[in-house]
Amino acid sequence: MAEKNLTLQLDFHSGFPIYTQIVNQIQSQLANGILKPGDQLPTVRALASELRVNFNTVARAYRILDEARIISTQQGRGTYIIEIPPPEVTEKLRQDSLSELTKRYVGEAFRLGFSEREVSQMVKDTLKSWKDAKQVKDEE
Amino acid sequence: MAEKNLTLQLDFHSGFPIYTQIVNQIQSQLANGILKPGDQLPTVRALASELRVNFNTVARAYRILDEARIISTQQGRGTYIIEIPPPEVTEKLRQDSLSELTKRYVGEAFRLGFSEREVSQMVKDTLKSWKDAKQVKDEE
DNA sequence: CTACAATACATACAATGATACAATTAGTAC
DNA sequence: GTACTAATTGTATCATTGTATGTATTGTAG
Repeated sequence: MAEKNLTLQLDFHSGFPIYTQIVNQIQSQLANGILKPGDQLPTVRALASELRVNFNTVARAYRILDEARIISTQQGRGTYIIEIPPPEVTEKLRQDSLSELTKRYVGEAFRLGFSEREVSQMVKDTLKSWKDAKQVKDEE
Repeated sequence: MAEKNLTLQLDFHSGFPIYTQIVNQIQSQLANGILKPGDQLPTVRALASELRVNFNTVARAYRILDEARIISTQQGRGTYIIEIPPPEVTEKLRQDSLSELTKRYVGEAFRLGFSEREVSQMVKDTLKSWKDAKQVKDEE
């Protein structure tokens, strides 16, 4: 499961952007079981070389897939199909997962000796600064 | 003497560099007494093996901590928590560690698609129920 | 034609990994 | 104890991988 050859077929005259074609075909191959969770995708440069396009174009496709939680790109390491492909989770499962995540966080914070007040305040501050940071670079 | 197992939790798709996560978590554990002055940290290779990362990544984290006068790295000997931690930075370390922990939590929650409101509410609820319920479970 | 947006590319950068090296320690033979 | 060798530890350097930012090209509306 080292390296998938990822035979993609690009059509340069179809009118569809290359990065879109890459995105769609990877999604398709995942849906059809050609790609499986945990599989490592070619590096942006390797795939770009094979497809005869600029590696930034591949990187753009990977970035879209990453934001869609389909793959996980890790600088300096590589790109992988995400382990737990996000299925259609129900709202209950959604809440449960947040609850679990929060319990782990609060438990860890208390284990480290922080007070309820400290935790509460830090969450508030972090949420605020996170939102501020997002507003700067978000344009969607 | 004191050989710490150093249970660190890395998140490879959090967006935060691995070496930064290592730095922050060691700071955190020192600030909260899990690590103590004089303690020997795992070798760069041992910790790297446990975390499934390259040992240079651990070395980079150690180097940063060394430059911050938090640990002492000695070629051929090992790395140790510095004997006399500057007291004026203790509280800062504590705050930094909570900040880092919180950032990881919030980042993960957002990555899973939860809103600021949901996160805020869940933290509030979790803190409340935590206080209400006596912890029956022992320390882990 | 001009203006604008989208796309693809070029370049510099940051994070991680691989490899060879230097310093120290621990044995081991004498 | 000394001298030698091997193992262990951190260090230095470069390669590999993805990221960030700017630029050129293309298509299209006005």
